[in-house]
Amino acid sequence: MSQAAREDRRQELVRAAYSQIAERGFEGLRTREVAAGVGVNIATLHYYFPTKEALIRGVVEHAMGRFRTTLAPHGSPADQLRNHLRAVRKLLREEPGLGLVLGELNLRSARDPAIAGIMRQTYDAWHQTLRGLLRRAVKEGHLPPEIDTDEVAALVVAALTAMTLPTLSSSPRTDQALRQLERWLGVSTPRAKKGNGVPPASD
Amino acid sequence: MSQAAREDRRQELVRAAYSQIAERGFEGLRTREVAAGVGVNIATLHYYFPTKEALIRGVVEHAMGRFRTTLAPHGSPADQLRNHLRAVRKLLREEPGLGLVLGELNLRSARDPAIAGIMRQTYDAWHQTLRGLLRRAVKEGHLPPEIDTDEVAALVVAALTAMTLPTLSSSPRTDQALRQLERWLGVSTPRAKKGNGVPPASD
DNA sequence: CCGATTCAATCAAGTGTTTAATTGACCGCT
DNA sequence: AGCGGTCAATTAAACACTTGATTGAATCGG
Repeated sequence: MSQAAREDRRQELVRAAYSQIAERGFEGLRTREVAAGVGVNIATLHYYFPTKEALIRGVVEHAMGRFRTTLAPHGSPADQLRNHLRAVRKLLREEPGLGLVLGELNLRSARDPAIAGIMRQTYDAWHQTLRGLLRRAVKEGHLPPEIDTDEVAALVVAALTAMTLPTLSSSPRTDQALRQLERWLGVSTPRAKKGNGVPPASD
Repeated sequence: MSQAAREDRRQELVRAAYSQIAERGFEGLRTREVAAGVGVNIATLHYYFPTKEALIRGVVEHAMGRFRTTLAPHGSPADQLRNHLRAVRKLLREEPGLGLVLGELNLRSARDPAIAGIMRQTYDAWHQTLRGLLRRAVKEGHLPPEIDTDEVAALVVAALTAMTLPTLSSSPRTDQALRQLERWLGVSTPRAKKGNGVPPASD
């Protein structure tokens, strides 16, 4: 049990640090506050995480893990695409702190190779999963074979990532952007459909 | 001259602070370093900017001003759209620090109403300019009339904003995403064209 | 000489991290 | 059962250093 209890406490500390970052940003992350949030002494925190950096690495993994549920392998590729878009949107709306933490991590990755590695890895996996879905959608005839699945996947990742930024996520515009994306991908719910995109070769 | 010299010095300090944020983030912005970067004493900085916050506000305006050149009112709406997409991309590639600073400001806006106001205002103006361009493109028959210009504008803003994040901007994927956007908008350079997107009403 | 600028020195309030000590459960030994 | 010993877990107290901000004297152009 000591092993499990140890892991529990680590989780407690990580979650407290996560909340701190969501509330006050990296700028405002104080080890003392994290310890106080769990109700332990500051030295206890350093007993589990030798440095502040180690604690942050714990937060990175925790935050990334929150996205594991957004890709459910049910239904057709088109269904999976639509469900993924909506699951991410829902997750970010229900847990606004997640977007903030992700944004902070994203920025820090410019200066911290360790975090950059984790982020890069996560984004790569995401991109490839999307590309796989798109390819299968093409194979099933749901998307025209001329599209570059790599580029479309990149656009989807970019649009969803932009949702994590506070200025955009708090505005109804993000929903609009994703709705438009659904239309161009041909996965929007029929009754909500309005225009389907650009006709091929208009000039 | 005293008036102009005074403004010069303020600019020097703001630019130094801007560089600091780009290099070390908000987290690592130190007034001493800013002063040292210009070669003046810390008290001199406080003479021009009473508080650190005042200095940051200066940085916000400076950063936002960098985007004023990306919307040139020449050519057809389609030309302007294409040129805008490419100008933003070019600006962010040539000046990587700008993306970082923008990202930092974006995050800070979640906690700082003053910055949030400026950002919101800037994004709104941007969105509306894009929507205007799209509407004129529709009027000229370059885009089909069924598209929701508001939603497309939102998607463009989201995609370009995502470019400011380090993890994405450093990857060739961002270029891919924007290329795909150009195709769907029907403004991509002909010889670079590959697939044009989703045919209308594929089901 | 005078007001605008600049500076060295200093301050109070934190900052992450470490140290030395305490607690209590668990162990083999008598 | 009683006893010392070990060990993980926790703590109060400080350490060494940094931070934004202030001050009073010095400097310089007009």
